Amino acid sequence: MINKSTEILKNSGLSVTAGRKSILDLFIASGNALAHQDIESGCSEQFDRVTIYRTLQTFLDKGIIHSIPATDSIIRYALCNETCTTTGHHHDNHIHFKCELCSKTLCLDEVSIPVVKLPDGYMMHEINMVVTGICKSCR
Amino acid sequence: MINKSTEILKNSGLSVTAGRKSILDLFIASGNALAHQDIESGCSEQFDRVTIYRTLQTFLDKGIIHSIPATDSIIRYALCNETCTTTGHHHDNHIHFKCELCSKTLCLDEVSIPVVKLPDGYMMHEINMVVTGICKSCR
DNA sequence: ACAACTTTTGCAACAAAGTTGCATTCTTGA
DNA sequence: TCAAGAATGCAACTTTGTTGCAAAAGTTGT
Repeated sequence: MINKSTEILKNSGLSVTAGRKSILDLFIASGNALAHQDIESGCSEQFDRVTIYRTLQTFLDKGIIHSIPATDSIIRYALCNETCTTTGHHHDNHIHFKCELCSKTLCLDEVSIPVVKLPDGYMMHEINMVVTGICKSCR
Repeated sequence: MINKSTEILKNSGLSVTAGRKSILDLFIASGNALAHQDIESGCSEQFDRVTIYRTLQTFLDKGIIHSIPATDSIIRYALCNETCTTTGHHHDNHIHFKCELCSKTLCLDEVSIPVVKLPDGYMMHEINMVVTGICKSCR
C-alpha cells in the first residue's frame, strides 16, 4: 500500500480515485472536523461540488467518517477511529467540542459519552454529545 | 392577558403581532420540535419566509425557544421551559430525542445531561445531547 | 381614540447549499 | 490491455438563508 488514504479506501472496498484520496488526505492532515466548504476550498486539486457531496456520502455509508451535529446548520465530518470498521451506521462514543473562538470542531476521543437512562418506552440507538466552549489552543 | 402566546411575548418585551402569536401558538400546540419548514407549512395563516426566519431569531435571542442540533442540517427549535427566563444565550439542561421512524424531535425534560469532565485546557460553555432511536409512540 | 413614533412585515433580489440526470472519463479485474 | 462497471463533471434545478427598503402594523402618551 502506497499511503494511508489508499489503504483506507481499499479496506472499505472503494475504488481509489484522485478525488477520494485528496479528500481523505485532507481529513488525515487536519486534526479537526471539516465542513463541505472546508473541503471544497482545502483540497490541493479542485473538485466539483457534486463530487464532494457524493464522496462524503460514500464515506459516511462506509463508516470512514462520521457527521457531527451542530446548531449552525453546517454539518462537519471527522474521520472515524480505525477501530470502527463497521459498515453503515455506527456509533462513535466520544464527545465533540466546538470552540467558540476559532470555531473549529474536534473529536475528544479520550472523553466518552456517559450513560443516560431514557424514560420507559424509548429505545436508544445512537447518542451524540457536543460541547461548546474555548479550546486548548485558544485559551 | 388573553392567552399564553400573548403573555409570553409581553413578558419578553416583544410587541404582539399576528405572525409571532401564530408561530408561538404552533409551538405550544405541537409537542415536538419544529423546523423552519414545519412552521412555514403549519401556521394557520401564511407568513413570508423571511418573517419566519426573523421571528425565530428573535425568539432565540429572547430565550423563548432553543435550537436543537442535528446531523441532517435541519435545525429544529423547541419552546424553553418557563423557568429559563434569561435573555440571550442560555443553557437547557435536558436531552433531546429524535425518532428514526416518525423523525420527530422532542425534549426529554425529565432526563438531564450528565456531567462530563473535559481534558485540561478546555473550558465548557454549553452542552448538548441528542439521542436517536425509537420513540414511545412508534414502538 | 388618535397622532407620532417605532417596530415589524413583505417583497424583490440575491447568495449559498444541496440534488438529480446524463454523458464522459477513470478504475478495476480478467 | 480491454471491457464492464463505477465515479466524475456539467447543467439545470430546488431549497435554504440573507439583506435592503418601502409599506403596514403595533405601541405609547395625551
